[in-house]
Amino acid sequence: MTLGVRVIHRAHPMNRPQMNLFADIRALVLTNLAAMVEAGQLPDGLATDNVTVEPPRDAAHGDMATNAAMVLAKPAKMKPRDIAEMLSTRLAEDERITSAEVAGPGFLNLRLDSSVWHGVVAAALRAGTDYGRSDLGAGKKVNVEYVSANPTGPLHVGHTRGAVFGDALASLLDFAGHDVTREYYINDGGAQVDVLARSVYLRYLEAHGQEVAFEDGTYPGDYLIGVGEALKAKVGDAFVDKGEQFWLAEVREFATEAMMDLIREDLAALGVEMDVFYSEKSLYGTGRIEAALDDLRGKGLIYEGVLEPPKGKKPEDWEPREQTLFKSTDHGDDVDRPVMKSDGAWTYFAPDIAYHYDKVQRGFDALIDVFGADHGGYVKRMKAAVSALSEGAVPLDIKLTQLVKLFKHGQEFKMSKRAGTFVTLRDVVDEVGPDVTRFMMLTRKNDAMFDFDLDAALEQSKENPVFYVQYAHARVTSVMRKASEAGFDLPHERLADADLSGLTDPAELAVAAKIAEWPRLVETAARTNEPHRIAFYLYELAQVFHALWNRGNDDPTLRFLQDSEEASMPKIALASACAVVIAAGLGILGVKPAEELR
RNA sequence: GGACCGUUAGCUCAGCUGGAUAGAGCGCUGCCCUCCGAAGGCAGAGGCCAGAGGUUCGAAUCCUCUACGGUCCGCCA
Repeated sequence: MTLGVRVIHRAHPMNRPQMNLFADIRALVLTNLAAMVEAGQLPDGLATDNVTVEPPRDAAHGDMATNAAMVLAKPAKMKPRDIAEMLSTRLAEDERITSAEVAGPGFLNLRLDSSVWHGVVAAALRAGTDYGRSDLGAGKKVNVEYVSANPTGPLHVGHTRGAVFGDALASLLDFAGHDVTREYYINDGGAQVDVLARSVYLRYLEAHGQEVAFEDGTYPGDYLIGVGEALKAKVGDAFVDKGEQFWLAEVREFATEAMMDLIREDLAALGVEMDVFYSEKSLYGTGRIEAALDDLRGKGLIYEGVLEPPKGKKPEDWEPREQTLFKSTDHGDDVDRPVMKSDGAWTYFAPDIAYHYDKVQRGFDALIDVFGADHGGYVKRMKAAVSALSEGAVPLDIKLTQLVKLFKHGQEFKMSKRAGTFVTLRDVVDEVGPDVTRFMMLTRKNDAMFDFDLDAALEQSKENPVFYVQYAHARVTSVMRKASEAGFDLPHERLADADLSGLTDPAELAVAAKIAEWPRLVETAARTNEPHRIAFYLYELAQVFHALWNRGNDDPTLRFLQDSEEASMPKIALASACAVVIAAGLGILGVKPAEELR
């Protein structure tokens, strides 16, 4: 920003920036409740946490509704409608509120002066794509771990959903004021990377002209052919016909690196960028697993014991064995979990504990793990571990992403890891592009199964939510282009300061009201860790926008572009504010807003 | 045997952590372009929120049980 005297606009009193209208009105309600206590109309010491101010489901109920009277009735030992009446006369005195009616069991329905909506539009334009940013997470460091696929091959569709979900969640939390770290845990310490190494070794022999057979327990996928050749280029024939002890460690290293390069490329194709790649291997032989377990041991949570066999399962090869166990039942788990096998090696759970111990020690205030649904069985033990390690101070939320089924031409794409054929992230992105992939993946709750129809995702119609939202944005761009061609000069700053009193039609105010919901929606989405809410909101915003647009067909005064610059200004301000919110929302989802559609 | 997730219109899905007459898209019926992109919009029909109990002023939402579908259950990651 340049130095100098800034012109301070003496804004219209109603045009002051309102970053969250619902929060403002809720504050107003609380103030008046306090005044009622002061005046002896309400008893002192009532909890107001549950008082909400929200958009009513039915537009006929006004612009906002508060449940204050109903929430307070019981503790105040008063009738809800009596409280509502008193509150209503007070609220009606505020200049922003044109009416406050008691309705139903004790709701208070508020109607707002249209200048309030004008203020919302101005605020959105002033803040630009920062409109709706929240300080909800101010001062909170959050770690979001997602994807974390084994480095044994390219990412497949299931990973794609986790990648999109985790990435959008991270952006959402960032938008809500958190200090976010995006993290990927590389499972490079277990037996599966040995399998990878052996598989690459076979491809390596193949590159040397040998006939090889891929037995069970090896990865037969084509994607390792190049790695085998690369290995040959690097070491020549040094490993040919040698025992594992000569090559396993080196090939494992080489192959893991190659797979991580592959995965990083896959993520880049989707537009996902991690802050941290954390290696499981780095936990071994460095005392870090031991340190984490010592911490638990110090809390009396590690013991030697024998687990009961799981009931209902055939205990054919079950033998009672003494193992080192973590007393996870003390922290909400159903059974205690082994951290060391009977042969003295760590279970997979041990490095997981150490990894989360490390996250806790890095000072995060909250942890989020995004797992595939097939890892649902580990939720309780991981939560137990973090609870124990942090002594309950660091919450761990684990979001499971359900299965994705891909359809094309009405047929399901099947995947089979055994045969080495599976639908990869790359297949999907190549087919429909990263933007469509990302948006579509967020049109379902994370814990609901998702049938992804690739044909529908490319369709240019209302059926396709990506298109529908992009279309709204493109229409605004089109208006701006036309305005510019007409010689109008309407930058956001000018629009924000414009007299918006010309916006009076219900269709126009509906768009403004939707825009007013944005900051509130961001907060609920962030609080619940549910980025899909953003996608659904954008669809709704596009909906009211398209409705207004079409009203312009019948009623020329509702068109965005009017004859004069002055007359166009409030209309275009509204359209621009709408575009700003769409751009901000798409930004969170990692989707580029479209300037035009073809 | 147990744990976790799901079950809402004919189909695909939302439902803002307990609020009013439960919403959207597709499909179905009827309308709207001499007009900023109709790639859109408006209106209508369509529901025992899987079922049964419970909690309270109030339940699709919270608790218990049941049914169906999915994922998983010590020495595999």
